[in-house]
Amino acid sequence: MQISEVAQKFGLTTDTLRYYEREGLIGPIAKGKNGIRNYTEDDIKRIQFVRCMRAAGLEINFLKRYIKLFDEGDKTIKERREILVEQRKILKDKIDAMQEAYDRLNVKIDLYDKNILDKSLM
Amino acid sequence: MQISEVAQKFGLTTDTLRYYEREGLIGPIAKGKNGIRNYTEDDIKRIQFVRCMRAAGLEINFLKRYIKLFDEGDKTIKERREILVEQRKILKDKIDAMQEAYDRLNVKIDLYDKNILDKSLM
DNA sequence: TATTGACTTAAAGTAAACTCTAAGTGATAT
DNA sequence: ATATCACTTAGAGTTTACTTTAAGTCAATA
Repeated sequence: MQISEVAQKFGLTTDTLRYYEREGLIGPIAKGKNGIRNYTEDDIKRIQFVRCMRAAGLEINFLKRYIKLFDEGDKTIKERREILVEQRKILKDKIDAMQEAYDRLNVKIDLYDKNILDKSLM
Repeated sequence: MQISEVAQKFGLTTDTLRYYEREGLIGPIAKGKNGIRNYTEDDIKRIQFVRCMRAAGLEINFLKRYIKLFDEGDKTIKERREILVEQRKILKDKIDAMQEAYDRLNVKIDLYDKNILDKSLM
């Protein structure tokens, strides 16, 4: 699969895909003799994982660290589990904060709908 | 209330509070004759609102726009409602993406706990 | 053959949201 | 009185995650 197809598939730009590769989040992607990247099914799976985590706001640096540990093999299993748990906590807290704001927006929109706005911003 | 107390109360720095004020998200905060800011209860409420929205990832620019419309009075009610609905949608999509990543992390951590990791990253 | 389009690289540029620096004022504690 | 501390300003610097630019290669089509 060529870079533009992959980009389209995930709603990324080709620039972003090359950037992820430069940063070591994916690949290195094998290239044909013309120097053009050819993405394998495994590459695609990796991108999907990275996309899911990035869409959730996990940092590039975390992903780099995790992937590096992964490549170091079984001796890093314990550490990998720990950083996953740490990220899960961060994610949970963010979801909670967003849920709170979401609820608050709902209440506010409701006030707009019922024409019972007060003078305060919120 | 002085700036450092307010900063402490919300877990912000004084720089951030002054930055928010510069950007028009809060205040202008009244100052004593020594030039020092004195935050009122209304100021605090506004900061709480901004904090909640920022913690959820809503952009400074959106908040600026909303607050500007608010200050323009009743004639902007319709537009204000619209942008709230728009932000609620954005927030909902983000929560969903984060929930997906959260679930995925849970599954992965479970595999680590059960010692049934495979070779794939995820 | 010429141009079009997709690809390549390294490196500079951008946007958002702070964060820090430098230089200064004024009240209070030693 | 002198030092310390909290505050003030304008403006420069930082971080993260891309995004754009410049310069070029290669294959296919008009």
